[in-house]
Amino acid sequence: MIKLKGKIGIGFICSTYNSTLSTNHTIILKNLNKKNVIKCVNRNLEDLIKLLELSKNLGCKIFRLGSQFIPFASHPNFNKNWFKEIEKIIIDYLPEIKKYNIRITMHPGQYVILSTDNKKILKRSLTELRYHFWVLEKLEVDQNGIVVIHGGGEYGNKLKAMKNLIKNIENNKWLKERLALENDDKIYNAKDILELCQCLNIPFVFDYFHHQIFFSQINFKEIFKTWGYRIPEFHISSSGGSKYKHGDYVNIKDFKDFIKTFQRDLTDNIKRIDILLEAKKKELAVRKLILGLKNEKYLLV
DNA sequence: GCAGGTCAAGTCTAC
DNA sequence: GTAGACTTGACCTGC
Repeated sequence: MIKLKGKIGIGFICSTYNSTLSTNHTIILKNLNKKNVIKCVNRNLEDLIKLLELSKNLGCKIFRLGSQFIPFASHPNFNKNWFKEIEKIIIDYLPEIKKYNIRITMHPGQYVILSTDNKKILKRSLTELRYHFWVLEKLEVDQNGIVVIHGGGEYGNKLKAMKNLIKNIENNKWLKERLALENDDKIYNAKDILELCQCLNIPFVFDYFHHQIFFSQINFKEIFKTWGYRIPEFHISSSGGSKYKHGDYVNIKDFKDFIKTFQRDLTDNIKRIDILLEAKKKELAVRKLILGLKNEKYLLV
């Protein structure tokens, strides 16, 4: 049995539970102008520093940056020249951000779809992804800074949709620098996503909660292989009442069960695995999990 | 200051 | 044919 000592890094997503700190401060479309965007970016950066500080104090190793970090960055009404000014602002904050040495990743919303054969939807999705890549590049995040999306729609023919997804990624090879795919709870299960990731040679972000809802037979050794030299990122949440809803916290039992599902497939060359808690109570969920694991604290990095 | 209404986008399901 | 869920709150308006 391979020991897990110091292998698991955890983290929370986007904001604090009560949103006093958030990397998702935004505006509504009709207020889209340079002044408002710059104001939002500054606010998001200021809060990002505080969220990294909080993460560090909790012992977290990973943080998900909000997708609205630059509001409407991929919208046609967004003036591309604004990026120059935003870049300057990011550079000002950069030394402080890098100081924490916390892995930063991103997860664009449900409207980013690469399985489509609709040119307009594809174009919009690629623009949105390009913006996410731009942010991570400007934050000087290394290749562990992935951008994870779901498989998208199936349009009544899943095989055709999967082929579309492969074609659209192969036609835009720049995506392979950071793009990762995640299993969902209704359309693309872990087996589907593993096949896609193997075919495309991109990482597979395994979501334990979705896997419980939409189960399929998978081999974790193969999932780890898709990560190559990168640190794997996995997601966990517990049920929050109804079937698909994320809970406030992550149950200790769910966390331990998750570890058990992949523990025997770990190899010595995997030095760390990051697990993002997709729990509504964010940092409180992290704290509760750490407390719950205190007798097995050796698990966490 | 606060409560309630509204908010870019796509897909799928239920009615 | 269309409203609502999904997600995930956060912003804005009107009082």
